[in-house]
Amino acid sequence: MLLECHAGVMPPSTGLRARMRAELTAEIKEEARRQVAAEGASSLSLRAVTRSLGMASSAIYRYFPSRDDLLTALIVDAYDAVGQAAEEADAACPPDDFGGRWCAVGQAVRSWSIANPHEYALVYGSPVPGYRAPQDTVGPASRVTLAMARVVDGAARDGLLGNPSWSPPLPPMDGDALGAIATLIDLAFPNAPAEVAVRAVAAWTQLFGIISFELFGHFHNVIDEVSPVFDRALLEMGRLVGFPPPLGTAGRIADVAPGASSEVVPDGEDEVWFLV
Amino acid sequence: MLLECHAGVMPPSTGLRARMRAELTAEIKEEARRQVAAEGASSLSLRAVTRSLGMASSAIYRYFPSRDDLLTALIVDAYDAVGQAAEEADAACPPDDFGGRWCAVGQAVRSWSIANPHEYALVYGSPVPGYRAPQDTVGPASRVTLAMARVVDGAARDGLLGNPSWSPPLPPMDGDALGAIATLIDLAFPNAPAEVAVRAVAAWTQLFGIISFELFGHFHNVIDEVSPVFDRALLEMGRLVGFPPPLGTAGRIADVAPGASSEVVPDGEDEVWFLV
DNA sequence: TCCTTGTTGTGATCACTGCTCTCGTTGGTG
DNA sequence: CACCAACGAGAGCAGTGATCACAACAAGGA
Repeated sequence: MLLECHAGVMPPSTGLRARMRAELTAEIKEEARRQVAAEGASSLSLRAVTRSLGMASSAIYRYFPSRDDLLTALIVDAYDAVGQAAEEADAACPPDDFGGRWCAVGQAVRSWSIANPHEYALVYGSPVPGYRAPQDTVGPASRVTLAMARVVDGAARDGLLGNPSWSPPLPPMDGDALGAIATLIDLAFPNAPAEVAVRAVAAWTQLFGIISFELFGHFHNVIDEVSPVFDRALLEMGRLVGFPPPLGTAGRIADVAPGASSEVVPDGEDEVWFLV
Repeated sequence: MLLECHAGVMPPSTGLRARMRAELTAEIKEEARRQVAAEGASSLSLRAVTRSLGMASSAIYRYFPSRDDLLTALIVDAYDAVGQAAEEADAACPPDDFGGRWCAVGQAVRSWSIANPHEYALVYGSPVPGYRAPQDTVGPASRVTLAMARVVDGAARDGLLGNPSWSPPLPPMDGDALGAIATLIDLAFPNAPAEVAVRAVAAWTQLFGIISFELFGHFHNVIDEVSPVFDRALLEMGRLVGFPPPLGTAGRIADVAPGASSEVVPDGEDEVWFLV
């Protein structure tokens, strides 16, 4: 199988040939990424890549056995990039500021997506290669999800989550629902109750839903500046999951003037949420 | 501009030729839709369409001046289909059961999406034709959004919404945020306060976020049965928007057993939410 | 050192695509 | 009837992904 050539079963020796191969593979991916960033995945052309690198059009098949394999490599890199952005944003927060970590991860994902819209579309838009994600994408794909899950599960482990006391009751989940998310809880939320895991999934998919709407033009001529809407949605969803309010950079008490707002004055709740 | 040919500037007479033209246009779209449903939009081939219809490959350009125009026509049809599904589900509910209407619309959208995954991807995945949606798609695209907005705005008009009394305070939205959604409120939520409009956007994008994750394989090997998760997320988001609980088909009182659940027992709230 | 082996780059080639052009044919209209 | 615009068919162009045989060459063992 030719795929093994670039998938790790390389000759163990670090000879001249192996180094040249690694270098050219990187150059091909770099040029392909440039084309995807410029024109989108659907107009990525292997021949154009080889032209830019000054090689014969058939030579590229020594490195990537098909166009889909090259795209898969780009997908893996994109997953890794967004995962790294999320992890770094998380690591920059105080570990016990779970609300702040949630917002930081969400905003890091959105920032990366806006900076790399075509790579976002490659990964979270319609799957371009034959509808079936290769196995080697699941690891990098899990990275960003696990970054979020660590925040939720950490808060749950510390007893800061659970059903928010202000929330009216939903019925307990039945057996079907519990079974449906059993492996999810096993993999990502071992310390969280099932209801929290479902809210986390809702919040997480909400994040990608609003980013997709923004990047794919569904807000065109309707919401011109998405940032404040996104920030507030991120806070609302974090609150739904049950996070304590984020500390914020300055830790300032919110300048809430309930009378001037259209919000209903809360009944005897002293916990105050405010924008970061 | 050739686009006028199929865009309405047809000879006013309803002669034999015009009827043939309309018939063939419909046949082309039907065959193209069949191909998209089978293989996805990226592998839609004009020549394959013409082959299936037994015509010369060049003849199709008399009806659609380019591949993108054919795809745009399919996009318009898909928008109309999902919009119609949402409207019909809404119309089947009692007009004052806003919680039930919200859930019905959401489930209708998901059902249509699962039944037509490639058409969903065509519309809500990465935009395939050159990143810029033609103007004639915005009308059909608004249809499903307005169906949802009517539910939210109707509930707000009847005074059933607003900030839920159980919700801890978020600060009022500042000028930037209010300006960002001014046109949105104008177009879709004239009777709703800004905070409700933002929650509606969050809930709406959450719906498409979870559907996209399901259809595009991001739940693969993590959540095998999405239905119960989706149903519960729909309820949670409807509650976040502020809808009263859905009446349900039987109107039965929920068989809630708080002790057996991992939910925290609510403090003195008598309103009960339950699954439809 | 030589010789075998496996990897690499090249050009030709195939099947296919979107799209354009020309050239007869035909339906609708004056 | 005569004219014209719309139509269908076919050839052709430029471009694509992919395969093949062939030549050049590095790597490693005898």
